Amino acid sequence: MLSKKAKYAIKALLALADREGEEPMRIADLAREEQIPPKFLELILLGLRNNGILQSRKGKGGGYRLARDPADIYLGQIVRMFDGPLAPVPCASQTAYVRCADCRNEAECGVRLAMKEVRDATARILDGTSLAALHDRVEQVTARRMRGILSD
Amino acid sequence: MLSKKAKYAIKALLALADREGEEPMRIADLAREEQIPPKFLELILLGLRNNGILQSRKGKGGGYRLARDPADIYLGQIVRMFDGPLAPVPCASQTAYVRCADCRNEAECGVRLAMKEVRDATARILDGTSLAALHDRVEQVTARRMRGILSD
DNA sequence: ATTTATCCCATCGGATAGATAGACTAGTGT
DNA sequence: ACACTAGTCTATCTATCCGATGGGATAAAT
Repeated sequence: MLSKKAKYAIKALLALADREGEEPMRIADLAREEQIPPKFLELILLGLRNNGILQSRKGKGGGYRLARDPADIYLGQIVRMFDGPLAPVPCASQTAYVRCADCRNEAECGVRLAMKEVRDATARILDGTSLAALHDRVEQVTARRMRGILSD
Repeated sequence: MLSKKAKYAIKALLALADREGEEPMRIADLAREEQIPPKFLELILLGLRNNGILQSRKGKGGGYRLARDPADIYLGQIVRMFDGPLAPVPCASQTAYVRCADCRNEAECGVRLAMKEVRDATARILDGTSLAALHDRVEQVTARRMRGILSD
């Protein structure tokens, strides 16, 4: 399960990617636009800032903006940051391997075998999808829908 | 994250697949062999039984055995049974779709787009791997290791 | 009838997720 | 310098769920 934190984080980042180059965005506005509890979002944005994903400015005209090129921000990093390793089971994790207490010989563990496949597939997707790429895909859907409406 | 329940279930099923055709296996023995808390395992096996995966017999000589061909038991079913839908987010689930409360237009949701990919990849693996297939893979690893030891 | 083993109820501690409050700090514009 | 604005930080709270256990009811075999 993706936590709400990770989910809100991605939503917020997509919104910020949409505003690249513009004025920084305030927590309150972002919260309203994305339907996220403001105080909760605050916590999330702070986390993203402390991990170098976001930049912040205090005082009037302040708010948050992306700290780097959205093409260099990958979903894998965001998800791991809030939800920990991608692997369904610690012993199948690449970035945070932990041995199972119950497990006679790991090499012959069927659970691990299967879950390693799941973790690899997940990592391939999330570490292969940048914020920019995802944003583009959303834009394409939007554009297609707009054309659909216009031709009605 | 895979729950302990699902993990233990798969381990137990693999052990039972290894004993196909033989006498039914008792909870206590299975628990000892797979290093699972007996009472907890009891709960899990009961669940598997109530879902038609296992057969049970009470009294002396009783225990559990597979209710169907391990080639017809898929990991996807087991995981869903204990941990719910595979999708990281309810709105990306195929078998248990639920709309997100916060979500203006679902078709343009980046989170959903990305998570649908993850769910599809996961489903492809788990619904594509039967207990028999997994058991075979484990056997192959074991055989390879045995040969390694013999040739030492 | 006694033994054996599953069935099924009820419960429990601890961890975690989601969320909120409030006081503090540091910028901005005037 | 001052007041305002908006992010920073810590603390706390509640509900839910996970992992696990205990104890009695039920059914099968001898």
